[in-house]
Amino acid sequence: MRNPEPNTVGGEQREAALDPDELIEWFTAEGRDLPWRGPDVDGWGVLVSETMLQQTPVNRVLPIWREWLERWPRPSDLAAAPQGEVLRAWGKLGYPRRAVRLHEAAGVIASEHGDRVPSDVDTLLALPGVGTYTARAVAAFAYGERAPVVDTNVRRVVARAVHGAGDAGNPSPKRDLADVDALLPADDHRASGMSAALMELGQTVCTVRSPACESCPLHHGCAWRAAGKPAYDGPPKKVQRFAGTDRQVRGLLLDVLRGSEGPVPRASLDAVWSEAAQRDRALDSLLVDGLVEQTEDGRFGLPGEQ
DNA sequence: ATCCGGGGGA
DNA sequence: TCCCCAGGAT
Repeated sequence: MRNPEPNTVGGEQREAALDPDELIEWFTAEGRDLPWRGPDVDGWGVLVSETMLQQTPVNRVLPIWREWLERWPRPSDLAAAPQGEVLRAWGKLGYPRRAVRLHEAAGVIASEHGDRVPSDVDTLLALPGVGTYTARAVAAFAYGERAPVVDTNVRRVVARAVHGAGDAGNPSPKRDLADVDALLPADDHRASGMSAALMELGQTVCTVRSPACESCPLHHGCAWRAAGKPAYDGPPKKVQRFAGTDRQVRGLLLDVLRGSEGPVPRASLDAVWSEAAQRDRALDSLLVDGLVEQTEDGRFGLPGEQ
């Protein structure tokens, strides 16, 4: 039941309404067989995967996710682990505050939710480290609920296929949610399937640099393609520098502590960055964030390690 | 609006 | 080099 001319009405451009079944069918056939999509993965496995995947490519998450789920199969298992062990197991995934927050969330889930990850979006949002995206991703992917899941990929797919734009502009959570909500079918099962399909499409086909339109299940249902694939014309995207920033220094300091058996003297940290002022600032911020602790004799280590 | 890791592809 | 990557908290 498709509109024969989905993108035009009376010769004028119109917004495309994506066909859920077309997307779901494509996802069923072509979606990657990622481990956190397995039938025996529960809400905990999904929450761990979604947290690790924040700003982090799939290939780097895969081995760490497997290790975590084997080692800490339930929230209470992670909650019982020392912070330092959690940070070591996080390795170099980046943004280690995610690990601290996930550790905290595991404690809340264990003590207040019967060791079961909640399925309700508002309850999920109350957990540390769980925001607009992750709450809905867990509800949709772990529990099959209808929830608009909007990540950078979905924003791009919708901007192109629905609005005919080259890419999405700056994020606007309320508008983005309403935008995607309007695309989802009414029933939970198909809505969650469409959410998964939209993300997969953006990751594997409708990519930033080289979209594979010839492999796209939407073919004639894409407003961007119909409009001749116009270039992105929105506001310039922010580019965050990394080299020379406090983030780099924090990473170097933490890497020393991950690689040591226990706390290290100040000199071991001083060796990784020559500029003292920035080094001190980075170390202070790590202490504030609870990623590093100082022992009574003045050495530094991961939290919970004497 | 900024900060928060780290790696890999073009 | 530049830019991107399943974002969240402040």
